[in-house]
Amino acid sequence: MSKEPVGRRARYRTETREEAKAIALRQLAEGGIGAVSLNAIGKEMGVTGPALYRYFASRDDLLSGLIIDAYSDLAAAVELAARQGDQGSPRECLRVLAEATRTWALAQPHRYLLLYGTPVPGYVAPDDTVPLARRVLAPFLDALSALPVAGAPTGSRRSALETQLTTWIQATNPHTSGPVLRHGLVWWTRLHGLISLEVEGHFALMGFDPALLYTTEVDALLDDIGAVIES
Amino acid sequence: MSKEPVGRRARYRTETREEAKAIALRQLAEGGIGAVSLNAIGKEMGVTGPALYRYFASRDDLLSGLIIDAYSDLAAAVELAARQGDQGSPRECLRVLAEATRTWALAQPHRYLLLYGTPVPGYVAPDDTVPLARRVLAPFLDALSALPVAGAPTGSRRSALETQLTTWIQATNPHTSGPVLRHGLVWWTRLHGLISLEVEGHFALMGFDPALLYTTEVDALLDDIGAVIES
DNA sequence: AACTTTAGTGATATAATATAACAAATGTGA
DNA sequence: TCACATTTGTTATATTATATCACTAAAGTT
Repeated sequence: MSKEPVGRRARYRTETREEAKAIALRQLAEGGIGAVSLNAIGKEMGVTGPALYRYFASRDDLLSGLIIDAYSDLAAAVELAARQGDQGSPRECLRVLAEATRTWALAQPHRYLLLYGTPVPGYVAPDDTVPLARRVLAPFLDALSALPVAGAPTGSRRSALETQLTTWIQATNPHTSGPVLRHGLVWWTRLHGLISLEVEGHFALMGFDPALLYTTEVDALLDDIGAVIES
Repeated sequence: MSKEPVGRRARYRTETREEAKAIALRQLAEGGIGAVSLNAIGKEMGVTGPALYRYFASRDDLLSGLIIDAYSDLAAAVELAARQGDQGSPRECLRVLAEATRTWALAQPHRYLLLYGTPVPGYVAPDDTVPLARRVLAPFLDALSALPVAGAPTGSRRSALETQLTTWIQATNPHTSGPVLRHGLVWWTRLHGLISLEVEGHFALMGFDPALLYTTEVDALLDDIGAVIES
């Protein structure tokens, strides 16, 4: 049929890379990041351990692949939620975004922790992850932009922070305002606090429904925006 | 002098345990949790690796020791801050508590992550840690109890959550009210969200002062309490 | 002085990352 | 088709880790 721009060899190459990453993902889900082992992956693929070093420069390289995939996957999930939530009001959209984030994290806790948990010792994230991290946050910023949050910030600290954010964002993304970015930051940190503690099991044996705490905090976040408009 | 209730041997035993933990703590600070190695500790102590298995049943046992110590240390730091902040108003005390928590975490990031970060694969926390985790939160609950936050909760979700917390807390600590516990939870999750992201380096290259974001969020937390009183 | 407990050693099993040397399969040009 | 180069795999090896075991030496006890 059509002449393939990428040779068969290159395709096999990416295929085995994907297969290895899929197994690594299962190991991650079953035993945490420490259970991800090139040797074990090789054994499962019917191949010796060192053979995989043709496909991954090191174990960290493999982890980088997992991280990039997880970022892309989470970003896709959030973007999908944004498209679905766009039907309703911006506030409703934010609710949907927050829910989608928690749902994704609970469905695959280890992957969430791979992104936002304790960094792997000695591991340095490649530069590719920066735009991906931005992609996850972007739908939140878009929804916040659709709200009248830009008006008169209250509190000197709040405005000082927004000034810092404004001067920084102008270099990379001038179409995002400081106040919106500040709200995005707050959403990120609060949701992450809730999700990470839940995913790590710190809410276990505490006799309350984490989902209820989550939605209550989302309410509070939406209230915060409301308070700003009123002032 | 006085006959020692605990024999000299037992003292030596705890001493070497402490020495090993001290080295482990340094390894933790230098290279993260993966750098903590019984063999390396033994080498540094002038002893072979297996010798340390007389003092620690396993590597996880050593980590448990580190975790318990870290909890105690953090609890002590928070309690000290509470004693100092008790001079001022409860609101000022909460500010001091929040500041002390962040300061402690930034001074020893790896220890904070040891407590609240990604759980070590295969590691299960011993039961000793539950009361210690409570001890860290207790000063916050005390300061919140001194505020008039118990009055009429607004929002159905909020009150439903407080009902859950009330019925749960009555079994273990009946002198803490549901509303206070809810506020304590919120303080915990929000501060943890900020501290963990900062400690993990997610705020790097983002052109703002994390301390400013932190204090701004503390302001918001105090405002939340105010909003409840007004209603 | 005899006995028991404790603390250390070296040897060993197992498994991990990673490199190097070498062999085989695969694809490409003349 | 055949020679060559590339890619992919192997085995062997270095290094390091956790952990167990058998054995020895030391310290404390009766």
